[in-house]
Amino acid sequence: MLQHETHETNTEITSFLPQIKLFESLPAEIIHEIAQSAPRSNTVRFAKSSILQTPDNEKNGLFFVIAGKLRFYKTDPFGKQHTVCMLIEGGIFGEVEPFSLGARGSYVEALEDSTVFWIPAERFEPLLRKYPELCLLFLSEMSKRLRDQDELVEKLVFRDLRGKVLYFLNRLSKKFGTEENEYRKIDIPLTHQELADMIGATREAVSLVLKELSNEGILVTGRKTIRIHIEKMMNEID
Amino acid sequence: MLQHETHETNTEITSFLPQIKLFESLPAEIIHEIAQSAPRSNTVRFAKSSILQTPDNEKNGLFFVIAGKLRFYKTDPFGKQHTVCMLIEGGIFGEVEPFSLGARGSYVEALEDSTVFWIPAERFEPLLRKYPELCLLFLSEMSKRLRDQDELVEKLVFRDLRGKVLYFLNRLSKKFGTEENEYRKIDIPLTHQELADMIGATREAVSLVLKELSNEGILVTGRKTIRIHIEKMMNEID
DNA sequence: AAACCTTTGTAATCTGCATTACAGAAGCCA
DNA sequence: TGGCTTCTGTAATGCAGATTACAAAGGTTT
Repeated sequence: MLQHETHETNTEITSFLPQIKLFESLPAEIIHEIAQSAPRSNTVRFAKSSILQTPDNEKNGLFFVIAGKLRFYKTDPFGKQHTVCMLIEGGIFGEVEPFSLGARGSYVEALEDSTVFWIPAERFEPLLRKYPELCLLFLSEMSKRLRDQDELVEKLVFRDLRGKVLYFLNRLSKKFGTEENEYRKIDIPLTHQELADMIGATREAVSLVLKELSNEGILVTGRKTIRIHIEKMMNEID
Repeated sequence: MLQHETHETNTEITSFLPQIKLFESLPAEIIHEIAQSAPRSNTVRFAKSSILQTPDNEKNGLFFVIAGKLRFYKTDPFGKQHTVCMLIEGGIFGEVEPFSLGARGSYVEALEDSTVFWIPAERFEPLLRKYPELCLLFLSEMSKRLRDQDELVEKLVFRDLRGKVLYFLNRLSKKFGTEENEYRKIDIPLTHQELADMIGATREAVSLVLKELSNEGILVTGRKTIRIHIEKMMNEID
């Protein structure tokens, strides 16, 4: 549960930032300036299972996931969890005044040992004003996320449990999947409970659906792992 | 079902744009330039019950609701409707390449005679690059919508039908409500079916919940209208 | 005013998923 | 190696909300 502040040089950061998907197309000049805008000691390590953030302990700033896997979740009045999203290396989250990239009001947990780099909001905001490209970049990112959420809402409203499970597995496999022959493996330790917490269902019901789907050859399930038959999944979705 | 293209002068538009909530804080100079960027004949009227847009007939551009009420909805493979959102005067929707303000992939229906003004995407995009303020404005708007959707997802996942109805009524009353004594009236013709289509439930089940809530004095229901007891609603929400 | 349509009320039946309750399997720690 | 914990499988029971089916009330049209 420990967290260490490490004092790395910002040149390391400069070499890392281009790996952030969102920044791929950004000129080196701007990336450099972003790296400079952070204090030196803003690379933080979190041990597996530690909590990076709680709803009433949020820093304003932009967070870059350098390594590891993070899970964002909320709880209802009686402690039931809802997993909102997950991020791996290259992901971004946080709050910078004009906008908010998810995270707001949720717990953030490290699913494995993780490293996060962050820039305080006050330092980042001026850059947004200075570089319109940066602003447009975030605009398109927000837009993508909004569309994702819209789609999610639609599925939650229309689909039965089987449909929701299929939708989530497909979504996860796109974000975190690696191909293996005709299968696509989800590269996140995914328990049935975990899946249920995303969907808003019970573990038992999800287990049942998973068994049904694997009987049909759409999935191959193992302890904490799910492999999706690409072909067959295609026929099930939409 | 008719729609008329009317040739109004753009000076009218200039006087209207400041009424768009999002543009309140925008300097007159920029507003003027936005108005100029539209062709003259881009004010369009739609009769009640007409369809402005379908999923496979979408114009790229920014749309301003000058008058009337619009409903956005999607359909599932078997025609069941899901009302995604509603807009009244002062609202914005549309697609401009770096970003998308909702609407994508849905039908848009005029709930009453409505007037819409629009700017083609190609004309608007340059303005985004020219004025960073404009860009930041949309960034914050997107952010607000994203937060809204996040909250919606949470309610859809956690709450039972009663909870969802309460959440939607409260939400609607905030957006479209006017106060009357200790009540707040929802200024949209809202049938039980309409509500059910937003929530993803059946009309019958929603009717039942509404009756229950009005027995408890939380609501006063009438044909197509709902009044919310402000005090009592507060105790029910969160 | 008659005929029609839209909205609402209500009730019986059915069903998908929650709830509850264990047991076995796999990984982890002493 | 044995005991603990986490993950998965399965089955009985209960219930919220879907489905189906009418009827009545209010609006609209002719």
